[in-house]
Amino acid sequence: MEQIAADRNSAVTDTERRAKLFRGLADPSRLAILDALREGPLVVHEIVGRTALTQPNVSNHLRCLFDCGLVISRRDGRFVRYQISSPKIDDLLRDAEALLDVVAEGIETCRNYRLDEDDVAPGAA
Amino acid sequence: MEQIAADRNSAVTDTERRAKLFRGLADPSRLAILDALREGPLVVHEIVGRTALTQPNVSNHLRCLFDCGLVISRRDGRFVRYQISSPKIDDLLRDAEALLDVVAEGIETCRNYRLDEDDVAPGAA
DNA sequence: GTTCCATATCACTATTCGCTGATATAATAT
DNA sequence: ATATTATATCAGCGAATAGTGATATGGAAC
Repeated sequence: MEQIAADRNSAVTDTERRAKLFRGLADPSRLAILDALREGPLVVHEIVGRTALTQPNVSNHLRCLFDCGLVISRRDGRFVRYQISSPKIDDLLRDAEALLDVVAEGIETCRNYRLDEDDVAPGAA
Repeated sequence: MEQIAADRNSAVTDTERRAKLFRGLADPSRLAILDALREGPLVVHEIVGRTALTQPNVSNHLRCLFDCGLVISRRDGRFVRYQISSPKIDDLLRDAEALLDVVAEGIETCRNYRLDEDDVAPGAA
């Protein structure tokens, strides 16, 4: 982005922080992982099984979620058990669902960024 | 992403829709625009003035937000007045702020995607 | 010790997204 | 009609990111 003006000191504005928080939730893989964890703590291979993502991919995203403070982890023998870090995350996800009830079709309409991989229907000229 | 398993029919899972909703909020420019609109309806050039973004950039993002159903618009003479489409958006943004109070430092830590443009300090090998 | 299982790390690549600049459209005023 | 202001559209570029595969690390069992 260009710049949000002012705040040349704190280097990171509140707006940027919030945007980055949303970015943590804006990936289908990460969101699937968080959804799985909403029902309770899980070890990595359990998450892999429930999301159909590859193991390195899950680990990569878990690292991201962990760094962001959205999940916490604890070693349990050979396993590492992850869980949601705060109930506020659940609140946020619930709010998102409520909002989605209102704007669902719109979301699919938006062509600015893609949701699936279908461009224009072939032959729809 | 790879695939979330099942749901081969609806083509678009709920998880994907939610991820896309968050994506709408995950850009600092779009978030700045929404923040400006939280205080009341504004016409485009007012948004431009408050965000220090260029006019085409603002229009592009407004189109995205509009398609997503996050804002609505009404022509007013030569102007087009935009406003937040639902109070639920404000709820969501508030929840995000509350969550950020808890995970703020973490968010800045996460290196998976960047917030500002400082990589590694040059010469920190 | 060695082997096996669980998880993490990392470089690489393809794809995607945001910004810009030029330009088109729309509405009003002169 | 022409000029002027307000907004929208679009192509192209540069940068950032998600997924993969190979591999490293950690811990338990034998």
